[in-house]
Order: sequence, then C-alpha cells, then structure tokens
Amino acid sequence: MTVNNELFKGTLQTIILNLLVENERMYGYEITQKVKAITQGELMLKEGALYPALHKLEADGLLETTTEVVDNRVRKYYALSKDGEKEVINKLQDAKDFIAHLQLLLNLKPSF
Amino acid sequence: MTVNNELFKGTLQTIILNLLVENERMYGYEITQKVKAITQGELMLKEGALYPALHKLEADGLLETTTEVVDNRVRKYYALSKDGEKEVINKLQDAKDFIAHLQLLLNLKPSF
DNA sequence: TTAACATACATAAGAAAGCGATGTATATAA
DNA sequence: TTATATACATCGCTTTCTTATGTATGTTAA
Repeated sequence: MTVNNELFKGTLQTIILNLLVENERMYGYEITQKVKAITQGELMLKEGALYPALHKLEADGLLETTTEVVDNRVRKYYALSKDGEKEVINKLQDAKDFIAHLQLLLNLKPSF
Repeated sequence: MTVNNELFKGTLQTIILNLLVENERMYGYEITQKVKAITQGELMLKEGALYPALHKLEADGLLETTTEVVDNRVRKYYALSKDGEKEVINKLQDAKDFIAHLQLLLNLKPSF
C-alpha cells in the first residue's frame, strides 16, 4: 500500500469509507489519486490492495455500486450504503482511539 | 492484540522498541502489563503476538536478551542493541509520519 | 508510428502479522 | 482444590497487503 510503510495495515477500509463521506461517490482509480494528492505522493495505494478492499466493503453491505461508461472506459462508482454511513462513524472513532493510544505508547504528544 | 481493534497491526515492533528506550530492559510479561497500564486496559497485548515479535526483533539483531530466575520463575529480559537504538529512531519517525498522514486522510485534526 | 504513460478495471500467489488456542510450570489466594 | 497470576512458548488459521500479471482504451512524445 505504501512507499515503505507497514503501518497502514488495517486502516484502508476506514480511509476509503471516510473519503466517501466527503465525496458522496468515487471510483477506484479516483480514490488512488485522491490518497496520493492528500499525502503529497507519500502514500501510493496499490490496486492489489484497493480493489479487494472495495469488493469486501461491498460484500459486507457498506458500499453500493453503479457502473458508468465515460470516454469509452468503464467506471465503477462506489457510495456509502445506509449501513456504511453508520459504520464509518464507528470506524472513525476506533481510528481516533487508536491514534490516541499509539501516541501514548510512543510518547508522541499530539503535534501542536 | 487488542480489545476489538485491527488497527495496531504493524505498530507492535515500534511500541516494543520504544518501551525499551525508556525502561532499558524489560521482560515479556512486564511489557504486556505496561501496555495495559498505559492504555488503561484498552489494549491487551496477546502472547501469540508479543513473543513471536520479540523473537523476531532479537533475530533481526535489534534486541539482546539475558535470562534470570526470579522467585523460581524464568524471566527473559530484553534490551536494545546498538542497532536497535538506531532503528528505534527511524521507526518512531515512521510512526509520526504515519499518524500525520492518517489524520490528514481521516480529517482528524491533531487534538489540541 | 510506435513506445511510453495514463486511465480503469480485476485476480492470483505469496509473505507477514496478529488471533485464538494450547501447552508447560510455579506461586498464591479463595 | 480450584481459580488466578506470573512467565515462557508454539501452532494453525485468518486477514491484509505486495508483487505480478492480465485486459482494454486514450494520449503524448520520440
């Protein structure tokens, strides 16, 4: 998933779901570019990680899809389902707790 | 490793190494209790995660061990090696970067 | 014109990390 | 004498990610 970083394991689902809170609907390639832009090129989301993650989120009922053809290319748009909207709140809280605990364990004060 | 949290995957090595920066030497069980105390019981480090991680860090030359018998029980103390002292600096920086990127991706401002 | 790059999807093999379960052993408290 | 705490360890399994590969179209530079 990353440049050289094992640390993001387990956070990908939360990242995807959160992007869809803000953007309403996105397609896979768009997500990779968005992540790249936000992290200024430091985090390169691999296709082998992204697409299985999207499929799993859809299979779990957290995402819904619509397919469109744009410029002769297929795009598969993903959007939060009702369950997805609920679950993203939990996952974001988990991520906050995770960061807080990690900062405690590593003596990293929240940067300010 | 956790209460109900997949997120710590990949951070365990860094957590262990950082605890040994502050405590000079610790044994496995002591590490589990320390993590539990720091996170107020929210993060329960499992033996099936801890011991293989310690063995790997030792095999990688980042930790050195000494064994003692205390109260008729064997304790295996772990301490940072020279390489470990260098590597922990890198891993802490990676963790800082990771947290910063994750906060960006999840719209979590550093709490202050 | 053709090679490289970007866009856009997908899957399969393998590695790595952690979980749950189990095992050994001693000491103490109910 | 049973449960809990201390203290180590390993094994099978699952999940997640990486790397590689595959298909297909559009654009840009040599």
